[in-house]
Amino acid sequence: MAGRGRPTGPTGPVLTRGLALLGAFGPARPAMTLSQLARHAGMPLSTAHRLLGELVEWGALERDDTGSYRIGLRLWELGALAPRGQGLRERALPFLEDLSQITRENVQLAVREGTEVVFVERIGGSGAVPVLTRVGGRFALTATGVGLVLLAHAPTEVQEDVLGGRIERFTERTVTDADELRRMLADVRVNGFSISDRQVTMDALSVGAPIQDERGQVVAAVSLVVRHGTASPHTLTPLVRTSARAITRALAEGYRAG
Amino acid sequence: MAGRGRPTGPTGPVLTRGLALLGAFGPARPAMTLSQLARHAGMPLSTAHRLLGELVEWGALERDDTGSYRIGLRLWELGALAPRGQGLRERALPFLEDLSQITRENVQLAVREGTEVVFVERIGGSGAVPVLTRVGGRFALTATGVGLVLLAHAPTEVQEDVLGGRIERFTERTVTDADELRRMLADVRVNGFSISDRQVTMDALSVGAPIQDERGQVVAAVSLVVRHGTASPHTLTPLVRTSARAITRALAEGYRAG
DNA sequence: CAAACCCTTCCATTTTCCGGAAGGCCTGTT
DNA sequence: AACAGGCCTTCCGGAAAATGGAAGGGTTTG
Repeated sequence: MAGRGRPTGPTGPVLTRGLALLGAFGPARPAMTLSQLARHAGMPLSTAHRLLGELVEWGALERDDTGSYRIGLRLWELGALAPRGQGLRERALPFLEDLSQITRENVQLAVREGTEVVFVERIGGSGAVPVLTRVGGRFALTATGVGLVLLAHAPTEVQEDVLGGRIERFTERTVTDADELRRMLADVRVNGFSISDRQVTMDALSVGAPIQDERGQVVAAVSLVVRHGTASPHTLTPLVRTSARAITRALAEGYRAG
Repeated sequence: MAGRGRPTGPTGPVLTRGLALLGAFGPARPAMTLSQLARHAGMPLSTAHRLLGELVEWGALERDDTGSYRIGLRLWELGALAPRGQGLRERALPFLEDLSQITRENVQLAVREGTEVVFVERIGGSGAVPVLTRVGGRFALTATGVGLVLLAHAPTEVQEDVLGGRIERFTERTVTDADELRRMLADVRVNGFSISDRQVTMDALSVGAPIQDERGQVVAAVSLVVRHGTASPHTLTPLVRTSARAITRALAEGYRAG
């Protein structure tokens, strides 16, 4: 019995380590074995084993018949309570469907988390231009239509954080100059909509508009993504703005009701 | 400085206490203040404060502008990875919509967790009979159509656990006799469908059928809920069974595809 | 302006956590 | 049939992280 009771190095808060195990899951890895989880979360097998036991006990994770761990129902139930996730999605969905029906183009709904866009819903027109994004996916704030809207209305601190850092380039037309972006963001605030012309892929153009809460704060953004050259932004802008305002109104209803 | 360094009583695993904070959230309480959370999770304010800080840091929770805590986007993203939650829901949805279109009745999709049914999707016919259930909601295994299917194919241990315990009564027709339930479950296994006739409410009848995984294990159940007296179970049964088999097939496709 | 909330921070004690090692169970190989 | 390699599970004494009353600051209420 030499292995027991030896000095242990500093580790960190347990709760954080437990969350690190949850964070190892992702679209690419929806199920993992103990060893995989321990590796991804960067902790010894025995530690991971103990913490996973607690997570399973509570229902955050489940084990399938092969012993692999996967996300449990309890976490799904909890996730459905996220106001900026499922809540927003449910309220906005009818309007997004209308917009999709009318235009036959891609419709996107997104919120900002930190310095990233998180896509909450995406409706793809059948013949519409393919887009890079996925529901639950994240993207840079500086390139997409929704991103520009959300960045334009983000706290100054966040804006400077994004503009001061490295600005990712996706195409030859991606705007990576901080001052030019600053001008674009000012335009977005003045005009009430954003345009991302071939900044993400060379065949796509997107038009975004802000969704506000009952206090006028911008909490989300909608966008239409069309093939570059097929439609003038001028015809799209009113549609997107109208949709955004309708959703804003629907959210306000929700606040009053409950 | 008398308050510091006093003996602390036994508490329990930190991770479990952190999860208890998450567990305090629910449909009835989607947002809470620090004090509310501490009360519901049964821990001192300062302890709750520290743990909540870690949860917010990681993105499991967010604070709104009033300082209240609510479920964060990160948890929504994670929840969407639950194979038995969002995964099942997405694959089954087209079939459920077909069933709903054809019958104009309530369609339900559910899985078992422990000794309860968890509803994963519910499509309500516009003029259909009102049902007690909610997506994400839980219910006894012994009363509903889906519940009877899931219980009939649950491990013996679970069945005995349920039948040996107190069996909840909802109406005068709720079956609460363990032996009668055992006979009903045997019928469900032989026939491949279940019937719950006015066992939940006096105006509803539901017909359930099992959904299997690629290995033949029953992993979920579908049901139609109709107003009692409006339709004969005999006409509903083939519809529900066909739908269940179609979903079973769709799941198998998914397994093969990856 | 005091009382009643709420939230946040502090830190000495003690509780929980830590994780290498050992052992069990498979599957595939020699 | 013995072995090697892969998983998972359990053990427990020392060490690090967790604990929670009290104190202090902020805001709303009467």
